[in-house]
Amino acid sequence: MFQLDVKSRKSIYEQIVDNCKELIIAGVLAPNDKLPSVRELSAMLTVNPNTIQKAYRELEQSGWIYTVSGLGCFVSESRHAPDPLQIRALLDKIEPLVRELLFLGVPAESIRQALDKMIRKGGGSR
Amino acid sequence: MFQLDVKSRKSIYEQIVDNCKELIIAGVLAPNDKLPSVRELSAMLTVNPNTIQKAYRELEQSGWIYTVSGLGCFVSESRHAPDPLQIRALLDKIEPLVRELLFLGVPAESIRQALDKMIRKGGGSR
Amino acid sequence: MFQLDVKSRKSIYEQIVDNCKELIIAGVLAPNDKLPSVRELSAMLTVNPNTIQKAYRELEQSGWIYTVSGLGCFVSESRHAPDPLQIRALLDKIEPLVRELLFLGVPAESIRQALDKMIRKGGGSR
Amino acid sequence: MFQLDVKSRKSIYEQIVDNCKELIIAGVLAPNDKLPSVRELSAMLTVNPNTIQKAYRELEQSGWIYTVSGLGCFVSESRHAPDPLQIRALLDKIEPLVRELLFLGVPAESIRQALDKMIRKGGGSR
DNA sequence: GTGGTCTAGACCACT
DNA sequence: GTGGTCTAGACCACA
Repeated sequence: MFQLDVKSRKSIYEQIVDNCKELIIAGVLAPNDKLPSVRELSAMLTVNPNTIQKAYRELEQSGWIYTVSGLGCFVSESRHAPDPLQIRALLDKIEPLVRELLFLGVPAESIRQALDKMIRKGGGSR
Repeated sequence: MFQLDVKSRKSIYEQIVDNCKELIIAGVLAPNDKLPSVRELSAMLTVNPNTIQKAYRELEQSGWIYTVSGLGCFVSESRHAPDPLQIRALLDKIEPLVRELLFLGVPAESIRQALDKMIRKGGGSR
Repeated sequence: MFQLDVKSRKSIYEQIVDNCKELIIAGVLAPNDKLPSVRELSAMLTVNPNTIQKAYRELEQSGWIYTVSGLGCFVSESRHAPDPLQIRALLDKIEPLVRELLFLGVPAESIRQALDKMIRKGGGSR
Repeated sequence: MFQLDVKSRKSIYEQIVDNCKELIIAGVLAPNDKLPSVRELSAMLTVNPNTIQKAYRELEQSGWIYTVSGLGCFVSESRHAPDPLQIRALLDKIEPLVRELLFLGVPAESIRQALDKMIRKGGGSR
């Protein structure tokens, strides 16, 4: 369920954050599902509980999960009004990557196809 | 020409690296153009020369620029054979961002249009 | 274990890089073994930590070691698919040296024997 | 005749040194042949005369050429008693490269063949 | 504790 | 003038 790669340049807590996001996006974790407790996950991944805490805190701050003290962490409802700022931020991250692809000499058509595939694939999982 | 954001989470040298890449991609810096000298850029950005060096070294190691000791750093010729590994890496960075867009509820068609615009825009600069 | 030669024309960080490579090649440092921490090695060699960092970073970028922030640097698994470019580069370094030997008047047979000995000796350590 | 690569990590003067050695080794420049004058070569390569001077000085110090003031630089007689120290030094440079080849997983037999080819090729040119 | 980044300031080799 | 290396010492994020 969770996969960590110690050799990655990403820090552990960041990998956990991204991992959770992916699980939520993929629908593996549905809204109001309970996440593993800090202790559980800490044991599962043989990772310091502080690290898990930090990941959960970040997820909560960015609105992916909510915490009910004494009960645990739960996946937030997916919002139906997409936040334009968030969308803008994501597109701004994508743009330089696309430009780099073009610069590397990848034909525009190939890029379009690759991106289309992503859009279709991701869309089906929900 | 170069813009640093102190508040950014990106380290300074990384911002310089990305900045240079973008200038090269945008064609502002053409192959064999000379980059500002370490000391010049250091003064321009009021950043320590070591930090600039680190950025330039990284750019050199990843093949964006070459350096002639005693003369300066210069933009590399753009390679004609796109590296499949590099392309893969870029696409792998884009994918989670696209999926997050979908998750936020952005319609597939809107995403497709936004990406298409990027592809067309970037294509003109070369 | 680590030996520096201040008189050498090689820079300190480069000596450290080469030293590490040799320890890895000789099998003294096995895959996933931990290297001395930056500060440790810095103290051992009475060399500035920055210099050690630079060496470690270079080793990481060329794939000899990987680094887990907060834990330390570790020897990479040896890759099983030898990189043809890397091999070519090594042979290209050897060639002029061999030619110089021939030019000095060393008989071809002596050279062959000397090189054979190296090949056999090195082969045993793995 | 002389080929410089500004993009190389080698310094210009070092490239000239190596270039001369190669020409001498290959027999293109025979003993007592005159080298181009500093000014000539400087013009040929569009390189600062100081740089040429430095290269010639180095070649003279290591015994490859000799200078007759007022006349120019000439290729030394090849010595028939190979200097054991020089040979040792060359072999010591080759050894780590061979070990790295082995470490990369190149079969001993392949290495032996590649080296043999060098020995035979170099031997014929004299 | 670990690695990573940054500054200030020095010295060297090369062009 | 250029890049390259090195020191001394600081601060940060992560585990």
